[in-house]
Amino acid sequence: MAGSAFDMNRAEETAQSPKRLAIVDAATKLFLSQGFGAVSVDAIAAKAQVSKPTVYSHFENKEALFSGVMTGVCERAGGQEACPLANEEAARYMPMNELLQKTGEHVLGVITSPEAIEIFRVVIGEAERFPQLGRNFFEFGPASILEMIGGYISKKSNSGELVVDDPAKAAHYLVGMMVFPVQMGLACGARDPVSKDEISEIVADALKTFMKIYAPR
Amino acid sequence: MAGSAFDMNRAEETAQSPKRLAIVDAATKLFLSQGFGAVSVDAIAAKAQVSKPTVYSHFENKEALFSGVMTGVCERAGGQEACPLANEEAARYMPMNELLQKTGEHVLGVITSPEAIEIFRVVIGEAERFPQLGRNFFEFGPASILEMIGGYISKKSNSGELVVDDPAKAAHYLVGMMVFPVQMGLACGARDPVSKDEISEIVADALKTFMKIYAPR
DNA sequence: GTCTATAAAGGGATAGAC
DNA sequence: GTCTATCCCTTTATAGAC
Repeated sequence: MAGSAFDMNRAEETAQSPKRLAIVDAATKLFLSQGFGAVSVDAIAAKAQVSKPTVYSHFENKEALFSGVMTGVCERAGGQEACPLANEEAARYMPMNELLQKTGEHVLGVITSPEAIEIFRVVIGEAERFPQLGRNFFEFGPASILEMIGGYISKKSNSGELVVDDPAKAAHYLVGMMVFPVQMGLACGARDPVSKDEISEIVADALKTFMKIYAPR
Repeated sequence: MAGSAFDMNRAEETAQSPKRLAIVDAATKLFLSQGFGAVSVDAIAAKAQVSKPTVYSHFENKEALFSGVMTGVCERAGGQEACPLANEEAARYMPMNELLQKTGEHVLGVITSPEAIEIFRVVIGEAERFPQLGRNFFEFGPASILEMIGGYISKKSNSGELVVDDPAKAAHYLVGMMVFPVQMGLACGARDPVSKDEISEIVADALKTFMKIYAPR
């Protein structure tokens, strides 16, 4: 019908070709769950309900498809918008301890989510073959988190609420205390997923320790 | 010659078949540098200067070869014997700060070595397909390190040199401060290798912070 | 145990019709 | 852009001689 063709054109305008989206979607799920080598282009085409040449009409080869998919995934995975620290009003008026607690819970929640662990595994596992992907992940992930928290710590040091001579290092200590060894255990499949309650407890403990180091006395 | 046949028999007795060793050696290097999927049995046979059926006469299939190789690598990689804390005399008589510094330098040196990063990448990348490998790595790696340091901290808490209510947590804070984000940066290929001097500095800083938290006042 | 040779399957990628 | 059909190569794994 003419109607459906019209809809298709609309879809292409707003969100590119629907088949391309189906390919990207299928490739994302397969690559994240099995890595680069274990996934065939046949499998991607089948899952996207598309033929193999259609895949190759949108992406030059398997590597390009993988790179494209994973780059997008890394950039979206941070969830920076939802982080309490990203809200300027909150960052100014919420009590420091509460804001750091909420930020820690957000960060740890993102990092320990099953999706993030899948991304972590694939990126680390393929960092040799796709060096740019590893660097990209590091920038959008850990580096970005550290920068955000370091900036806040720096402000609080200037205002006298904390006594810190190296805000970047303080941020890395705080994050290090929170994520180690939980992230490692998850990535190794050596522990069960982390519950909300456990996350709150981990963050509260780390924060208490953090304050022992940096609170003015 | 009869002599060489005799040597071969000797070698088999002391260290199994030399061809098997060549296979394991070649497979180790290839798997660690390229992961499971990117390495073919042909490549392993060629590097070991052996024919493919010889590989299959020693290992049931590629998975078994990979598992065997990686398990051995993980168990040997800890280098527990060389750790200052493993020396009971040193652990008793060396001053605490010096011993923790040396232990930290050893641990961080092992963890950030190119070989360890290779192992880390491969294990994490294949943890989905080889779950036992991931758990094995975690036990022989991070868990073992934490246990060792936690035990020492516990002793020093009993003797009054430290004030610690949860030695395991204190150990994980200390190690977390040391390894994050260095290990992550290396695994992502987002930073250069760590020099001896830098390791000493990282450990010294973390230790200073650790003492701020746990030293008796 | 070790080789040469080969089977059997699956992989990435493309030609050509529509 | 999309499909059917296919090419060609590599891969894992084995048969059979020595």
